[in-house]
Amino acid sequence: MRVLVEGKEQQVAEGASCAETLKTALSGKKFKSVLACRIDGRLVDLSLPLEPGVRELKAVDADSPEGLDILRHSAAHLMAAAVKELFPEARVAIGPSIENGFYYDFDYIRPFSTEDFAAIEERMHTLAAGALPFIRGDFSKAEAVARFSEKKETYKCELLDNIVEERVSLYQLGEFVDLCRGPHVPHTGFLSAFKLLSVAGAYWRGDENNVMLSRIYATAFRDEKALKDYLHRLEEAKRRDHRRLGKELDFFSFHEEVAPGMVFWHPKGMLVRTILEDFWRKEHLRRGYDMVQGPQLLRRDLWERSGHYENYRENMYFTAIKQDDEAKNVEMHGIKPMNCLAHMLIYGSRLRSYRELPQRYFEMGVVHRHEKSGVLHGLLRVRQFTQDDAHVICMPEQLEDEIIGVITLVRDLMQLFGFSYKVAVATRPEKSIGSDEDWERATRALIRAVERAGISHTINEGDGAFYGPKIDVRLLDCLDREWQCSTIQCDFTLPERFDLVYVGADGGRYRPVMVHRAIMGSLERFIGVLIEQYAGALPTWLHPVQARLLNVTDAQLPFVQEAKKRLTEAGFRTEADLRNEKLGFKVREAQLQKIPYILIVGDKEVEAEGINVRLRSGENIGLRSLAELIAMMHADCQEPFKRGGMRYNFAYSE
RNA sequence: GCCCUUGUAGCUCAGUAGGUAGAGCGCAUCCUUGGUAAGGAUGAGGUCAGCAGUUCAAUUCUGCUCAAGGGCUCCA
Repeated sequence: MRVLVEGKEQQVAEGASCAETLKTALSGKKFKSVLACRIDGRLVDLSLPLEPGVRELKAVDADSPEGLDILRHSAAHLMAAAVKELFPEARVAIGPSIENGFYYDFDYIRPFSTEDFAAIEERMHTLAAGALPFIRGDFSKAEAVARFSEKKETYKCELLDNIVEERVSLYQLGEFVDLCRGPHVPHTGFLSAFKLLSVAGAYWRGDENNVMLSRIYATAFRDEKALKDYLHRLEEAKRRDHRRLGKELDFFSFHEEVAPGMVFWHPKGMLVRTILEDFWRKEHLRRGYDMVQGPQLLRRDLWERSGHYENYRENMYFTAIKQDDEAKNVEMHGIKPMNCLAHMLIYGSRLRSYRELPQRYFEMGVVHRHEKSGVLHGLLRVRQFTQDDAHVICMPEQLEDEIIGVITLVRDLMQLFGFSYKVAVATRPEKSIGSDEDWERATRALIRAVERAGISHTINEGDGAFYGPKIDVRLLDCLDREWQCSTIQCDFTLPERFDLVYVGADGGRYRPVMVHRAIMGSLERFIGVLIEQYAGALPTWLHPVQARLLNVTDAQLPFVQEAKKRLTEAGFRTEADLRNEKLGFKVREAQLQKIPYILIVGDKEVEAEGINVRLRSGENIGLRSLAELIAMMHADCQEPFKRGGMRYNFAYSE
């Protein structure tokens, strides 16, 4: 039969193995890195025969994403095989490949620890050196269940229960048999570069009501060099961890003993925050938002009315105030975990006309949520945070345009900072309220808005809130972990619960639609990701210290002080380092603080009435007059805003 | 909340097979006025996370508590 092998049509005998066919098509050297193949697009093992009717055969090598995936999945089997040899009592759960490696979950009398790693890795290397083949076998479900129950692999049996197909494939590696769709590398000789990384507890099937399994995280690459590069990248990522940089740059601290999960902002960090907030408030005014503010404490009955008391109580802080000497008359207030209720009340404070819609209320709202202790993480997950929160209350027919306005703002902000992010539209869940028409209109509005803004997105079917569909945007931190930032949620319940209305053109009363939205999400989290994004070297417009003047000797003191005055008057945040230290030392410190402009003044500069400019890249651009320097710094601040959408407002320039 | 790991000076970390501790950075004082990533000297700093137990003796061994880090679940 004729088969397209690696793009070339060839005569192939029926039943010939993929491996043999590819081997003749590719040079021996190239064939060595082939791990598996594709038959008509389907990923399969190399050992499989070519059945009649096959039209195309392609090699999958270790450099392709699928290849790496197969390599890691095979390594997961190898790890499980090694663990089963060392700890025969351990039962296996699941072991998939993940973004940068793989894991396998085990159930054992004790959890595994990093101290077990050396033994496991050694056994893995022994097995790998033996070039053990991965042997695929097809079985009926009943046969598979029988085999696994004989081995007391209850988790595998449970998995089989949930498989609808009648026939399943099992892979055998030495003594170890695993339920697996495959494909795998031909033998363990392909697996040489792997490393166990960490252990963690993980619930069976991710459900906290289930037993906790012991998960071993590991990674594998095609060769030692790629593995080393990856481990090196991990180290680099740790160097830009915002918690470390936050300390080094003196931006913030935490004092767990008095306020776990709450940020203490130091002067420099607070300055960054303030600049960001100033910029953001102005940007909102420019886009037709109105600023409002509600109280921090609201009486308990309000939270009961909104449903928060019932559904969100365990995450809320409460405060009690004695109204009289008898403690029986105690008034309870809830500290707000979100800002919407105040905004509802502001809208509802008087009757609104359709002419007033949409109303867009914006608030840098400080909220408190008692998150579980295990989830706190630097600035990225805290208990007190500031949302750049807004609620848009509009007529249903205005919804789409409003969403477009919001998603445009998201896009512009992401572009300003060059963030990588993921957008998902979440649709109606099974348990939900609101009419079909409402849901359809809102969901359509969300999807159309994302499309019109030219943002690629995924659809999360059934993942919306019970009160409406939403768009979620997730940012990636330096270790590629995802953090929710922007969220745009349509809400059909709150206008109902709070009986919000507007008077239409016909004099009748109508129910408006509400959109909750936060763009940065939480200022704390956003700044945390910003710090990692720039590895601390914030763009000049946002850096707390834009320029630092360094004198060479005391002789330049008056000149430096005059220059500092002029730069400050020009609107730049400027410091002078006049300490009795060597220039090299002062340059080093300024450099470590990632200060954009390091300005050096010695006798030569005083004489030339200029300043020697060093950039934080290390580049020394030579002598500049003050006027030239100021023009250069202005342009630098404007630069990121040229990408469009946002406008730079020159904080502190007046 | 659950699993693993960790907790020694302000920071980063050594160390003690059980006999109450050390380095570098930082800080203070003095010397040094030095041209682009660390000039020198001296000094101050510790209830070895907390509580209990074993012991003649615990920072070290055991147990518990608290906190942090990595995960799971949850979330902005």
